[in-house]
Amino acid sequence: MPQLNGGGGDDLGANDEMISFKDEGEQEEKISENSSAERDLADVKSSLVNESETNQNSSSDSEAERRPPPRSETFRDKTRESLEEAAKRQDGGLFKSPPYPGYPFIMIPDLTSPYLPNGSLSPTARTYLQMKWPLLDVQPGGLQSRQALKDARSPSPAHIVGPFCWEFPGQSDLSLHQFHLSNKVPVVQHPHHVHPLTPLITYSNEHFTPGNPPPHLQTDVDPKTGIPRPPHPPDISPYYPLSPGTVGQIPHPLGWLVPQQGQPVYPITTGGFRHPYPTALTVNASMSSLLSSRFPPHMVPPHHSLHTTGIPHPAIVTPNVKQESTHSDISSLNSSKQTDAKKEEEKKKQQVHIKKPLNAFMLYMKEMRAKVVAECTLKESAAINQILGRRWHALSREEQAKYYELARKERQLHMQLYPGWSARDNYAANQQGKRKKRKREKQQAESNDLSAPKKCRARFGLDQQNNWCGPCRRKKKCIRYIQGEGSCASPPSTDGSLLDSPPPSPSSVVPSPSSKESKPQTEQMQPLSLTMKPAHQPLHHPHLLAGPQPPSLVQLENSASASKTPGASSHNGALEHGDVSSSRQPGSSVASSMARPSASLCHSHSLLPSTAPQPLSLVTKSIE
DNA sequence: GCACCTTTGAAGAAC
DNA sequence: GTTCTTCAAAGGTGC
Repeated sequence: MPQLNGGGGDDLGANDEMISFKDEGEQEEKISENSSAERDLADVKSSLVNESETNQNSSSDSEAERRPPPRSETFRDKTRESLEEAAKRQDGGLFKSPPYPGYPFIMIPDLTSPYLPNGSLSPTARTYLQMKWPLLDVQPGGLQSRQALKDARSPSPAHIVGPFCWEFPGQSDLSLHQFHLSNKVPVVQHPHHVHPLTPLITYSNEHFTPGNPPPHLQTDVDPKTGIPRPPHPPDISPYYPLSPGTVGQIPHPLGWLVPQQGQPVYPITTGGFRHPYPTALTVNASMSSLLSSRFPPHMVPPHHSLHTTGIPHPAIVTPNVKQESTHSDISSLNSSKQTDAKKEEEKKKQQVHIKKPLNAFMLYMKEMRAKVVAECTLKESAAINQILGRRWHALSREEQAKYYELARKERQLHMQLYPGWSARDNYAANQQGKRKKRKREKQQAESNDLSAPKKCRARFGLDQQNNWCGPCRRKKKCIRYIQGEGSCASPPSTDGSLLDSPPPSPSSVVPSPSSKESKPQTEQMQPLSLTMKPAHQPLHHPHLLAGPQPPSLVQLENSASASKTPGASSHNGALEHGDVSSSRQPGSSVASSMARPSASLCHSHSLLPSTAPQPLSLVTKSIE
């Protein structure tokens, strides 16, 4: 169970990321060469997360006073520069860097997106605009900040129904804009009203004066809704910039204001808000009843803990249960109908589905999908995701750190919004369905069918040792199998060297006996097809070794079309500037490999963002 | 209409 | 403690 204030315990993103990067070594030699760089990368990235965690913890209200200072200044300084650079890069130097490195922004939903009543949802509805939190720049822990927090938390009836104001740095006038949520859930948010996580935010007296909204606040009011809305900053990345310094302390709950496409918007539960910010909570009886009607009892927090923002959260997917009771009342004369209605209501209540918070990559995908779609004219998500996966690995540390930070905040906020929620809930919910069962059954079936030829030697034979995994090829035998660990997980590397690095993810690890063989089996076979097919292809293509080449639409589309064929998913690693690095690419692009000797993603490793893109060659003759 | 594909990461379950 | 599985988004595809 994640801990919100785990004292830096939230290294969630860091560890995984370290693994991911660590495993991207293309070969042992390269791993060795880049080991220092990778370690540095891993350290830095880990430190990014840790630092943000530290900052976030240290800034959380009264705990900030009790907590010891951040672990290490050097630790903090380590990432400060890079983050500041990233921030400057993102905001174009529009904002001054606060004393603490950090992006003076928080993320807000893209209000131009059409969450507003007169708009239609955008494909990237859950996007964010850069905003400068109006209460930035007060020195954390200082008297000023504490006072500001105190002020912010003090209930102010005059503001309770007021608009939410913020600033959009992407605009030339840096206008503050009111924001009002009007979609289904009444939003009660006033400028001073502290968000549950607002105490984690540093303040800026420079940009925000309580009670004195800027004169331009009222500009750009939606004529239909009367809701002031900001012009859309066209060049702003919908998410950023954010830094561990600020981001680590600023949740982006407002990102959930924008409903997902096709997803209903629901009020939030607020159990997580009850303790630290009691005064920020305003009891809304109707909302409470709504929550009670829509959420399982354990999801509905005590009445006193309702979050006044009423921020809908797209993570909640639930049918409209509220009106069911009305129908059941109407049909109360008929006992059978009543029971049916009750059953139906209960059934729907059981269907309440609070989705998992998005991880860093998901956030990245959400942001970048549209771009990729536009650039590549692709629509198929599978192909797009492959591209995004490679781009994700191609991201710099700073860029990835931002997403990790976002993801961390996402998890934190999710945790606060739904303190009783657990990923297990979704497991259980879906176990009632058939999807995962089928998938599992399918995998098990595959494992059963292919259980015998798990040894590389048995699978490929001695005459195709180039298709053996690295360790087996080196030892001329399936050493891992002999060790009783199942089949080999490492695909052959590019130049014959061995990819013996630890698997980056559980899905690519050496499977253990029993049912767990199923998934590795499926994911092993596919990469193997990568290695096999190119074996009949020219193994070294100049253009593959010539460094990055911008992907052409044709190529990308080829990859997309290839991915449509089962077992021939696109791996246009060479297209993505050679930044193919996913070591868990399960699919192979036979078609694309034929038409365009694409690099095998299974062989992509050690492609640090800083390194020159190295398109991965397929199994080469040099092995033999 | 539903499951699948495809990606990475997080979290829980299962050893 | 390690490994494996599931789910999160997305939209086309196939059954």
